[in-house]
Amino acid sequence: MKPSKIIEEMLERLSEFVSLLTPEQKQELKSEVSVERFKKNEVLYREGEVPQYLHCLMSGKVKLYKEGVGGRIQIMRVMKPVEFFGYRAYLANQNYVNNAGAFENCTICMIPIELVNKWMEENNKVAIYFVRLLAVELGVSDERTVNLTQKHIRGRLAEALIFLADTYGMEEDNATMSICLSREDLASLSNMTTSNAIRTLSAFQTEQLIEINGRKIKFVDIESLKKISKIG
Amino acid sequence: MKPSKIIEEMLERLSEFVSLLTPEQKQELKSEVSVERFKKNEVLYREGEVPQYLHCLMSGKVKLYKEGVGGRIQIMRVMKPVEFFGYRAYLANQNYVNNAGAFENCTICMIPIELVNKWMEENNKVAIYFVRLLAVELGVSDERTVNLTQKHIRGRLAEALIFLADTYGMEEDNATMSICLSREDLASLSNMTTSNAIRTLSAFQTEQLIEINGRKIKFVDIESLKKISKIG
DNA sequence: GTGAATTTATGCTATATAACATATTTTGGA
DNA sequence: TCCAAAATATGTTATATAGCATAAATTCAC
Repeated sequence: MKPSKIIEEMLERLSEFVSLLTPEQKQELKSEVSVERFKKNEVLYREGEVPQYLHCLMSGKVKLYKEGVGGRIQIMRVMKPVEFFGYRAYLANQNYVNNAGAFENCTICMIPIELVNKWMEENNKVAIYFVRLLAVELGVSDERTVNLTQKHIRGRLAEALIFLADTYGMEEDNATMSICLSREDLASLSNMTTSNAIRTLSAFQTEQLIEINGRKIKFVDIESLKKISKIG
Repeated sequence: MKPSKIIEEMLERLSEFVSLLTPEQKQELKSEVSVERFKKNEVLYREGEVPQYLHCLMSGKVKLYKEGVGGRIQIMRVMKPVEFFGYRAYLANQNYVNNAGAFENCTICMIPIELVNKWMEENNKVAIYFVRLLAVELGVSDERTVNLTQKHIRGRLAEALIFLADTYGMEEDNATMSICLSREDLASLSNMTTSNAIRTLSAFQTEQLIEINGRKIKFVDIESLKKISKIG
């Protein structure tokens, strides 16, 4: 798709945000935003780098992840279209503390991040928008901490599957997840080793909770999965 | 101390925030703020409740905690004077998702939380202040997630001790932590069972990293502790 | 001050999960 | 199309940590 077309789509699908901007700010957004494409598995930014852009994911799927003890990867968040990301560090006056990578080819609108500061100073609706965004994110993050630390492997994996289904939706059959992750990514999301992700996934299949076909995962008994996810 | 004296102190020690307020807003703050005292171990608010106040801790120590799987408690954050807390839920239009409790007797300035919204709408400096606060908190929370999930028990406990020392400081000897926690609280902070907190603390003492005297903990070899904390 | 309740200490056992090994399947590039 | 590399599958072993039991020490209420 042509960049101009994508920018148009952004303005439309982000109307909740764009409508807060003044006419001048809207004009600035239009003239300063650029469109970039990233290939599957490409890194968008790395921990330690200076944040430059407010990213707006237009198509594709993105993961934000940390490299923890011994380089072990923990996926912190996953992004879907149309969502902002990559703004926290700048708003906290920090360099990035996460890495961002593409699960699949994706298209991203890049908005120079200083504009956000400028807009917040000119227009408190914009500032309040980010207050809400961050406040919600913080709640999610805290919730995630407890889930990852307290639930057992089966609970964590079941939760990850349900979360991915909620986030990215299903295929036409309304049962097969539309996102296909490697077992390794699934493990990084659920805080376990790849072996255990593979093993537990097999167990779920044996128990007729899911059907596996390569990386395609189909829900068979979603209620039981939810129960497993809740109990831990 | 008299409430009026405490409010005066708040205005002073929170000058970074108060200086952002307009004269009218400052007046509103003064006339609407109230002072409450809580006893050691008292609960300030609970998960599920509607947020009513922006809390500003003036004296004492406070924990924010969640009850996770099977009621198991995870301490998410600890507050020290003079810090705001209890605002996230309101800013996200949610009820509280955490509980707040007093480690020790404490004095808290309670500011009706709708004022925050009013001030943010009137004055974008206030909104930007909370943007920064939330952005920093979110970074801390993500970091904490990885530390709690990836580090081993010794690493988590060492980290908790160092964190508490950094937060609440030392006694006059410059080596004894000024906060005294039960082993249970220490465990809830470090995501482990009470037995393991006790055991690991004993091990640290045996290894001459700390000295234990009841709930008093004195650092003997803080460098080694930092190393343990880092390696995990 | 005394007894009951709580907290701390320590040992032993059970269990969840990581780590390792090896085989099989799938994928991607030349 | 074929080969090498990567991903998946599965079994076995090692280990970190939870769980339980019991005793000692401390705290608290009366």
